[in-house]
Amino acid sequence: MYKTSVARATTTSDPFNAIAEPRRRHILELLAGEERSVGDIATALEMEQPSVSKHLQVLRSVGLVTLRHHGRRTMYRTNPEALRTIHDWCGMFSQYWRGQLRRIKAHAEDKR
Amino acid sequence: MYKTSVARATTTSDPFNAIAEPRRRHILELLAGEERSVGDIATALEMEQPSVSKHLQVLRSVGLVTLRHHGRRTMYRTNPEALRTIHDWCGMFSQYWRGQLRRIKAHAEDKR
DNA sequence: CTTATACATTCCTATATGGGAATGAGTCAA
DNA sequence: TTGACTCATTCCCATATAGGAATGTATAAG
Repeated sequence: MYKTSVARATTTSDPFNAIAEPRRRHILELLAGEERSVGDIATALEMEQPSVSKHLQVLRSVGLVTLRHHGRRTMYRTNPEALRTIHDWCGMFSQYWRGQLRRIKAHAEDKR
Repeated sequence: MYKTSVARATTTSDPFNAIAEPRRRHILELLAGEERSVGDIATALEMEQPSVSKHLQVLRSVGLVTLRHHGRRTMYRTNPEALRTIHDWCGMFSQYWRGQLRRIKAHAEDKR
């Protein structure tokens, strides 16, 4: 007999989770600095349109992309500011990897 | 009638997915610059030991942490170098957010 | 008004996986 | 050897979610 479990936490409201999906990273890469329509993205990445729309919704819900309606088309662009959250978080560790590089370098020089 | 689906791709072999889980980020934060045992982590973060072990396995599988056996204990430490992958990926967009800041600043100055 | 275009949304299925509980495995002390 | 510790692993369940198919909705064109 097993008791109830809680399963994993809801995460689609967190940029870290949003970029965990490779497809979504591809979309962001494609959109980097260039506004594009949904159909454009689908064609460029060889994905089904509904799939693209759904990924864009996830990205939008965490603020990673913004949209603009233009006639029948919906133009998306990245909101790179939202990526700073993640960039800065990783940056927390940069002091350590820099320290590591120093140690590696020092070690290499000791051997000479 | 619905055809077979493929579900989401396996991701636990990708640092982006590894840090998508809040608990795993907490572990990494705790380990930042400080080696710790599994029990230590569990106590500090108020998690069950098996849960910590499993998260550590995920982090280890993508190279985000390394371990060292010391008697009965297993000491873990971060491998911050692995975070550079993510940091660099976000960095791809930094030119855009810097551009955005310039635009915002310019716009603010125009209004004065 | 009718039709085509461009997206968004919904329904369904299959899969990945986090947590809980129990158990296995290795190490140290007496 | 026995028992206590420290982790890792396994089994199970419940949930989140990606993809496929079909459908809904809004806009533009004829």
